[in-house]
Amino acid sequence: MGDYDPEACNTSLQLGLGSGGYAPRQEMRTKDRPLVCLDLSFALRPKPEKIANLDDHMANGSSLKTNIFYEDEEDRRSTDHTDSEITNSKNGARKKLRLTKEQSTLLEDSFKRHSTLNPTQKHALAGLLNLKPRQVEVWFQNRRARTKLKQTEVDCEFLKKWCESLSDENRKLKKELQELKSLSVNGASSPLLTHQIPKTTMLTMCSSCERKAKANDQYPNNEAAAKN
DNA sequence: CTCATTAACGCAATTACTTCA
DNA sequence: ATTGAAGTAATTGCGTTAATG
Repeated sequence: MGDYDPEACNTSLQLGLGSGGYAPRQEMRTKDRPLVCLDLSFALRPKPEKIANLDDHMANGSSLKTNIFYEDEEDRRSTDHTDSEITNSKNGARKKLRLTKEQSTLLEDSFKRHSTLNPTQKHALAGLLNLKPRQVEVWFQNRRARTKLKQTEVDCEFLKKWCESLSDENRKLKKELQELKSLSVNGASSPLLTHQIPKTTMLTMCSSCERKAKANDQYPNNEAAAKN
């Protein structure tokens, strides 16, 4: 911290042409990997029509690389803010960046297409937004967490309703059972019995079970043998 | 081949800052 | 002007995976 960070002052998005396809993660570890670089300077606050093409560029990740070929733990853990941050640092208190509407929109747009970023996409997006790659990474992490939380809430609501309907069904079935029991006590041969049993409580069987049941009706003594 | 080490990453939990009612 | 709640950027710690020696 406190050291000069060239990335923090980076005002252009530099795209490099690397050999071979994109290999996530592991390729980034080869810190001294030589790559042919092609610098493409973007405006700090690109106009929307330029932003719209970001994904086309990022989609071609196979031949597209930023000029930052590695991202070590120091880069990941530190947050040297760019000019987009609030600069009211007092006694080392943590500062909190507020993303502009444009930044948020682009991040959201990118998230809709892919909820995780490969390093190429991350750096490209960071360059475009004038943010640090780490900040983009953090944003995506938090965004995934928010999505997950929302989904959990939706799932929870669904399960709640399901549970309620099952409880309701269970209550009905218990009530029916109670009625059937009371009827059988009063005389099982009562015609009411068959009439009062709702269709839903009638047993339905698959064809194989039905055959077995019929066989048992015909040859009750075979039941034990059938089990073996 | 196996093992230890390392780097990079994702996630959960948490902190801390900002905004707004 | 103050305050508490909500939203969210940032941090921390841990687990996983793959490369490397």
